[in-house]
Amino acid sequence: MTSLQPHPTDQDLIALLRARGQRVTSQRLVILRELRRRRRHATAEEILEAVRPDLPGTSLPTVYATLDLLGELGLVRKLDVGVGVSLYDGRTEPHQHMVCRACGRVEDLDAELRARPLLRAATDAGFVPERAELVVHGLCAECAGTAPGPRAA
Amino acid sequence: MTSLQPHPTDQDLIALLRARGQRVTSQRLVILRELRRRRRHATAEEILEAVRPDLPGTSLPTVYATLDLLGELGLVRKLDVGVGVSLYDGRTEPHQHMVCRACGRVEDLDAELRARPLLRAATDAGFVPERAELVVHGLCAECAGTAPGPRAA
DNA sequence: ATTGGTGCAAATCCTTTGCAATAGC
DNA sequence: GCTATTGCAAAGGATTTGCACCAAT
Repeated sequence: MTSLQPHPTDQDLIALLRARGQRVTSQRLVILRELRRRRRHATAEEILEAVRPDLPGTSLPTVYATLDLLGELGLVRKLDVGVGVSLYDGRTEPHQHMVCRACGRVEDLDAELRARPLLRAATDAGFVPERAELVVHGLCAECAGTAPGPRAA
Repeated sequence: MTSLQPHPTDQDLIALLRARGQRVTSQRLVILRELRRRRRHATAEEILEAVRPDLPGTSLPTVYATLDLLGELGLVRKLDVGVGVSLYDGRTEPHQHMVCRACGRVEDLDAELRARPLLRAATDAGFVPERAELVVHGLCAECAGTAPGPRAA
């Protein structure tokens, strides 16, 4: 079972790349830093915009390739929740997601997922599980008009 | 919380459509029957191929529109598991899915998902949950070389 | 010096949209 | 007859691919 490093450092990335005989490039370092800096998942396009100042001339294909590589290294989680874009999540603590069917917003859901029985069932079927992801579909507070806080009354 | 009808009949669909003031078309009936007939999720394209004999001249946009409508009616579940295509699942009993990262295969996972705490957490955040979906990522038996049965030794 | 990575442009693929024709009601 | 649905063609948008150049080892 691949586990994500908590808050991976540049050195972590460098070590992982060296171990695979791959090169340490500024694109890889800067994109990892950007993921670390963010508290939220982001699209490849958003990552590109964010790193543009540090990496002028960087292209979307490179961002995709890099995110894909970081995914293999366990430094980022790719999310496909049915909103038409892939999201890349640098938050490494275990957490799940909620997707609003009205506005497409994707929010973090911090609650313990008891996946043990599911993983067990997968294993029994010959499947080798690496990670379990749960998505709650529904309406976000805003779209449902149940926004908590100020206007909760 | 929207719940899926178990093995919906033509009459179920007709009633649901009438209730919404929508028309009963052969495309809608035939596509629902095809979903009922299948035991597995399928792509829009696969559904189109399957219904072609009964509905010559049917087009992909119609299949998408119909699957979308059936989804709203709770007669089919749309799955987005990151394999690049949407899958439509007519299996209405609660079940989850396993996705092989090597070959992209999507298999059913029949094990109880204890989503109560997650849904509770979502509600606490003001979110109105409608359904929870869990996906186990990993390697299928074939790709991992752990195929059970005959060659399990 | 090698060759893996990158940037650019173009291709690919799934899904949606616009609009005239058709079929439910 | 009225208008939602359909079929067709075309558009849209995310991601991938091919290839020449560049930079990490």
